[in-house]
Amino acid sequence: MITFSKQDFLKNIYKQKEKGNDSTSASYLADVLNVSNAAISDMSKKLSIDGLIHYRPYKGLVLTSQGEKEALKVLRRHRLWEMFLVKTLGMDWSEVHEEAENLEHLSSDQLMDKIDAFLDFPDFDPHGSPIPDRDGNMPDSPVLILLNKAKTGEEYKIARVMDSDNKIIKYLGKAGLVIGARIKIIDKFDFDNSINVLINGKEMILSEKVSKTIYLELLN
Amino acid sequence: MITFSKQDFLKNIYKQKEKGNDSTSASYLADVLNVSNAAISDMSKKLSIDGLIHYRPYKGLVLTSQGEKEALKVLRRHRLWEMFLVKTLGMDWSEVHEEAENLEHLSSDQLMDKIDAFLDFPDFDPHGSPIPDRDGNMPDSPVLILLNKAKTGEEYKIARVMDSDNKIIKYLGKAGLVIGARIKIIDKFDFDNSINVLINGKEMILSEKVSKTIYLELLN
DNA sequence: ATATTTTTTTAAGCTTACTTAAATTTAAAC
DNA sequence: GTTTAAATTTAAGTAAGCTTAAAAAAATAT
Ligand SMILES: [Mn+2]
Ligand SMILES: [Mn+2]
Ligand SMILES: [Mn+2]
Ligand SMILES: [Mn+2]
Repeated sequence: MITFSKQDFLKNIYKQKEKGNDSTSASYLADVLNVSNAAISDMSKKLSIDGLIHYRPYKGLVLTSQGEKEALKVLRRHRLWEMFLVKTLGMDWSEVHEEAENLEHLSSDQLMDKIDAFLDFPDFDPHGSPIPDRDGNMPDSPVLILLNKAKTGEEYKIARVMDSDNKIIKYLGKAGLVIGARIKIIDKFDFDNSINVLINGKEMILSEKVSKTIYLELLN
Repeated sequence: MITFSKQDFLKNIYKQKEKGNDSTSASYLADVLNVSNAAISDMSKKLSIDGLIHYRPYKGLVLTSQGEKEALKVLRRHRLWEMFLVKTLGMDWSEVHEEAENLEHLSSDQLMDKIDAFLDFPDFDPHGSPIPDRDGNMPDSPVLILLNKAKTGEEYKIARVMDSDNKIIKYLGKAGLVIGARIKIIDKFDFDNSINVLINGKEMILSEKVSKTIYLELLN
């Protein structure tokens, strides 16, 4: 088995790719993994030797196909655990990420397959992120856009919220900004990039920070 | 959080105590933890400094009350996970020990309390081992004796099987030697310490090795 | 084009959890 | 009560995953 550190390393490169960044910078990884840049350099060499990433000094980090396979396995475990914790044990969607961050590292494939079946093979986790199947295939998903970039007057459905501070996720839940909720863009303010939206018939202002964690699907 | 290695170390001292051994030898621990004796010496010093064990060189290892508290927490997690894997996910009782051996190390107290409640607060795990409650209190359990030391002619109920090779656990299951099964001692053979028993109306011979993994409760 | 800033790597060192080999202590055998 | 054997500790060393500080490369600004 690949170590926890390596799993988290590969996973975060994949998540960057999922977000549209073909390669990941060392400093970004240092930041999300909470380690020094030197540690990233170090680990990059090791993972390169393991054949899990393509590494050219001073260039961004890219997964090999084997590295991507590993990353997808970690992501599958993470997202299935989150779904299980919310659906079966009734934990709040703001609490499960941290727990899954640990559980993702050492549950067997057989266990995950059992949980997958128990949950009736969900396509998305409680935050709207796609769950790879046991072969590493992602479910089809609609095109999403950041709330940040949504158009005034249009109506959308909340499709996904990004991993972030669980205080933000908790705040979203309380504000009714949950997966599937309808949201209409009323106005956008240039001066601070905040957005005025309509949720459940209620108007509210969302800060730039908040609007950057929400992904939408256009209705109609 | 205490490291995996330390958790396993403390847990195994506790399990020895549970078995009636007031103190645990270094060589025994080296054996069950699959590390060298030198590693045990090393770790003993560290745990002593941590205040988790009483350590006098060349003497057996004994948990401090804080060490016992830690051990009970690990055991609670281990046994609740086993119960969950069997009862909820339908895994075989011979498969769950290994999985629990990992899961026991990093699931939060809140998560374990949720699982405990979901399972309706079980007192014993699938192998008949007692599950400590969230305060570290063990459930009341009847006096048990090793099948090895059971009396000819008496009838018993299988109450617990010890952690051991999962091939043995699998074998026990197939032979009907499950928790709660009635068993009658027909004959004991001195020459190889095997035992002739009656299970589900079927006679069978159990080897010494097998009979040493089974604990019984006397009926009537 | 050069200077400055930012990013990344290299170098040296630390802690944890191990290892093997040698020394020591304790227990057992005669 | 010696001698011998077994258990345990000490000593020296390794790999993983980090750290800080210094050096080098790449990007940005003037
Ligand atoms: Mn998550
Ligand atoms: Mn993680
Ligand atoms: Mn077990
Ligand atoms: Mn364990």
